[in-house]
Amino acid sequence: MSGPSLTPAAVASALFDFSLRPSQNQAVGAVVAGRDTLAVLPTGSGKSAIYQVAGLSLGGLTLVISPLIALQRDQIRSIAGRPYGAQRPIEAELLNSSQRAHERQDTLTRLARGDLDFLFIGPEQLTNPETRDAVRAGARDVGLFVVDEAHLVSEWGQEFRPEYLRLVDAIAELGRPTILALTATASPPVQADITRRLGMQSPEVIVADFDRPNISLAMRQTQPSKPEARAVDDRCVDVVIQQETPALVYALTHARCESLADRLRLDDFRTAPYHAGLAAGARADVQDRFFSGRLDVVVATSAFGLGIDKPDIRTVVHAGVPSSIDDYYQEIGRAGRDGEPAAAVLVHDPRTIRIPRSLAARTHLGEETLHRVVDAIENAGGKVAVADLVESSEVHAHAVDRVVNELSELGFVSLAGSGHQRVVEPEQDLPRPVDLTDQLVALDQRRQAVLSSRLNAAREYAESTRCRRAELLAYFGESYAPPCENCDNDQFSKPAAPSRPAVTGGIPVRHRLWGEGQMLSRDDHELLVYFDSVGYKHLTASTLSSGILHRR
DNA sequence: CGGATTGTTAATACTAACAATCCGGTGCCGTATT
Repeated sequence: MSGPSLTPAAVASALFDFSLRPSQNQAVGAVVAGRDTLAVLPTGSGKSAIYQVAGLSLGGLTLVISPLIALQRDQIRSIAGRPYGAQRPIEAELLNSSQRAHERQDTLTRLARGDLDFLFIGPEQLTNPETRDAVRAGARDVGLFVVDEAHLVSEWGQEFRPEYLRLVDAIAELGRPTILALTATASPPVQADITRRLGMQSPEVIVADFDRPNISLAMRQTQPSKPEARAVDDRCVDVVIQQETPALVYALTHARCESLADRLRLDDFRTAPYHAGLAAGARADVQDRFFSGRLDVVVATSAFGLGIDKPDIRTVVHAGVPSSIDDYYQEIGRAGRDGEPAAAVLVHDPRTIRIPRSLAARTHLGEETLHRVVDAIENAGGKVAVADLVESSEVHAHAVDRVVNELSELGFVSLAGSGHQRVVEPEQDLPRPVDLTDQLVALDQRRQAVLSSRLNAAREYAESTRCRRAELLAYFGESYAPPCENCDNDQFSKPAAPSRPAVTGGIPVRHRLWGEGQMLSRDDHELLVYFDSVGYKHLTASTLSSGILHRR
């Protein structure tokens, strides 16, 4: 509801009894000035304050895309009904499938009337025609479109929750309000992916310092003579015994969560497993007990993540290398939120790599599938519904969706409508089916190459003998002068001059073979570069001097 | 499905080739049951 607009400073002082930090102010200022903004700020730095202040300053509806229903509820709780200044209380609602029909109807009515300041929804809601219409009806004044946990656009959009890739359509349909994307962790390539996939225009990108100096970093190897599962469990138990609790152990599979939790219980730790295979009630119970200090250790898959904000986690252990350094950094970042010393220990066994590898391989689209969908589009000879393509190609709906998304990404088709009524419209000068399929195959290969380079980077981190902090920060495009004196590899090294170079971000470069990329870090000997075509590559410094790699 | 791990066999004291076995994450939606 567009009341008299207040200045951001007035809104902030009315809402909070503290003033915003510089990075928060910078983000609010950019948004209020109408700039699309990506803010990469550590958890606990008050990302929600940014959209709250910016949204109320702009007036109108602030639409917040939030990935989990639990998260939406938390966000509502922190804001709804709060009075601010002389204004009426803040009106905030959510919409999702867990609501009763009348609750939902009530919210839709208020939404269409333009009574809401904030609406929290998952990306899938925007494919529901009813919801979409109601938002659009009230959208005369959508002031701000917020994407929370925006790294998921890049990470989950590809196939897990493809509606993240369709947010760009919803934004256009809503008359293109200012976009604010928020996340705690995004490396420069992921930042670029987010701004591109959301269709942000000359975005303001605000990136805070990634370093978390209070978290010590270490790797512990397993005993190769033992079978894999046994070797990993044994070493993890050692580590948990040595480190302080509360501790969070990340395992790669449900089975490992269960077996590790059993082992730790034998050592008298109050322990519970946590993964998506457990009933919702059991999961909530584990969370409650961990938060209230009645559990020492939770052994979880990546399901235990978003929305976990327990300040005093002293130790995060990884039972095997995860899919990427992005995931790893996100997960160890849950340690030591209170600023007190904390430890991140990676238990490494090369054999566990098969698990993230097999998960990455599953995203591969077979050539046969690509052929069939392309042929079905060709045979339709014009506009065709996705549902019809599923029928005529005899390919699984999920796979058809992905192929169609990729064709749209390559610019060969445009997509209209939403959900099951989505319609594919081929462009005028469509290449021959064979060439189309070739391009899809090439895109698929690029994606596989990038995924495997992400996994390799995580493995290289595990096996690195250099300062771990410098290695991690290099991956996020931040240069750091080692040693940090707070990682296992630095234990015996001598302190260097305390120089602390500024954040570098990614420098645009081009390689003779691999094309465009971003240089993330460089020292006298080595460069780390991310290429769109092949992912992460370590290069010797001479590639730069010889001209094989040059700045764009 | 695919690839690594683990077990079996054959020939003979330590290894190699081959076969059998194992195993995989994250949540929304909407509708049908009790």
